[in-house]
Amino acid sequence: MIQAQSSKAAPASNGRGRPSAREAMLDAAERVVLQASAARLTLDAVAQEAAVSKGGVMYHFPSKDALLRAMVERLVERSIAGSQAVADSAGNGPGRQMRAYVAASTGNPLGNDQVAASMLAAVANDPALLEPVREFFQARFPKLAQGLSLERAAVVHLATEGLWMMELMQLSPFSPTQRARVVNALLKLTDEGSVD
Amino acid sequence: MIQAQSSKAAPASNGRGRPSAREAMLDAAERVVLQASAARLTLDAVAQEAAVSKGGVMYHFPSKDALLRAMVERLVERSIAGSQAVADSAGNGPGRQMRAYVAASTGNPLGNDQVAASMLAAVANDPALLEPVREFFQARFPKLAQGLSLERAAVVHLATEGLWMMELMQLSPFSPTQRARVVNALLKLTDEGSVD
DNA sequence: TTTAGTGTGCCGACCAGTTGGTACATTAAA
DNA sequence: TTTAATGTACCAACTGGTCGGCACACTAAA
Repeated sequence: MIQAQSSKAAPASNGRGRPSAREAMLDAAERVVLQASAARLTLDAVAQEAAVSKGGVMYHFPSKDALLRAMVERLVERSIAGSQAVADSAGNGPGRQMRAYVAASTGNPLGNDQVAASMLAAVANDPALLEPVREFFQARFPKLAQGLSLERAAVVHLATEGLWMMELMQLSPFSPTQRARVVNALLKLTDEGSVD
Repeated sequence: MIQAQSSKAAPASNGRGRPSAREAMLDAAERVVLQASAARLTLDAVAQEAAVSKGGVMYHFPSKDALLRAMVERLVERSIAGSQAVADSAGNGPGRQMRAYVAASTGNPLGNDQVAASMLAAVANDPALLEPVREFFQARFPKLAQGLSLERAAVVHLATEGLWMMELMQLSPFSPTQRARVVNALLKLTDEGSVD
C-alpha cells in the first residue's frame, strides 16, 4: 500500500487530545491478526491483547463489524496522510510522484504490516469492508501516474503492490539481493523513456 | 496465480477413477468463501453447500485444518498442471514462457476465483498453510524468467500477480479498456529490448 | 465546602447461537 | 458380509452481544 505514519508519531489522540484507548484497541487488533491470524481476531482476543475487558472493547466498538470498519477507516486515513506526505516531499517532474511512492512502499517493509493486517482482517470477514480502500486507490492512481503513460504507470504501480502483497503472504520468491535489484528497476521505470 | 484447469476438465476422480465427493466438497468450500467470506468457511457451511451432512465432510476431512490443507494442496496441484500446460504450449524463445503465463493469468479472470478463494481461506485461518504455494512460486519463477533479465522478469511477474490480487480484492482502479492496455503492455514487456 | 447528581469509561457475569469435533447408527455397494 | 461413505445426535468450548453495576471526574446546588 503505502507507508503509514509511524504509530508513535500519531499521538493516539482522539480528536482533541485525550489519549484514546480506542487507538490502543485498534493496535491490539492488528497485533492479533499479525501474530495469530485473521480468523482469530475475536473480541475476546482483542480485549486480552489490549489488556482490557471485552466490555471495554464493546464500549468503543458496539459490534465486531464496527471494529473492522474502524480498522479499515484508520488504515485509509493513515494511507491518505502518508500518501500526502510522500507527495509533498516529491517534486512535480514526470514520474516524481510515482518514484516517491515506490520508494515509500518498498522501504521499511515492517511498518506496512499493520496496514496489511487490517486489510486481511477486512477481506476475511467481509470483502465489502474494503470499499474505502478501493476509493483510495482509485483516487491516488491518477496522481501517481502524473507525467507517465498509463501503461508505464500501471505496470510500476501493480508491480509495487504485487511485491507488497506477495511479501505480506510471504510468497515472494526473491532473495534480498534480488529484491533490491527489482526495486531499483521499478525506480528506474519511473523515468519515462528508460528501457528498463 | 495461474489459470487452473477448469474443474469440469478434471474428472474429479480420486486417484484411480472413482468420482469423488471429496472434490465436490472442496468445490463447495471454495463457493462458500466466494459467496460469503473466508470467515464463514465453517464445516457446517461446507456440508450444507455440498448437500451433505457434517459427518460426511468429517469423513473426508478429519479436521478443519485438513480441509484447508486439502484446498491448498489441490490449488497447487492444479496450478502446477495448468502451469505445465501453458509451458508446453509456449515455445522456448526468450520471454515465451513469461508471455504465456501473463496471457493465462490475465485471461478468464473468473476461472481464477477458485484459486483465490482457497488462498484467502488459507491466509485467513493460518498463513503457514501457504507454504506449498510459496514453494510453487519459487520453483516456477526461474522457468518463467527464461531468456529475460531478472529485473524484467520480476517486474512483469509482480505486476501480473499484483493485478490478479487487486482484482481479487476488487481494488483494481482500472476500467476494462485500461486493463486491456495494461495487459498488452505486460505482454510487450516480455519482449526483452522493447521500450515498454 | 460539602454534597448530591451526572456522564464517561470500563468491568464482569451472563446468554443464546455457533463451531469444531466425537461417537455411533445406518446405508449401499462389492 | 464386509467396508466405504454418510447420517444423526450430541458435547464442550467459543463467539458475538447484552446488561447491570462500579469508579472516577466533573458540575451545581446547598
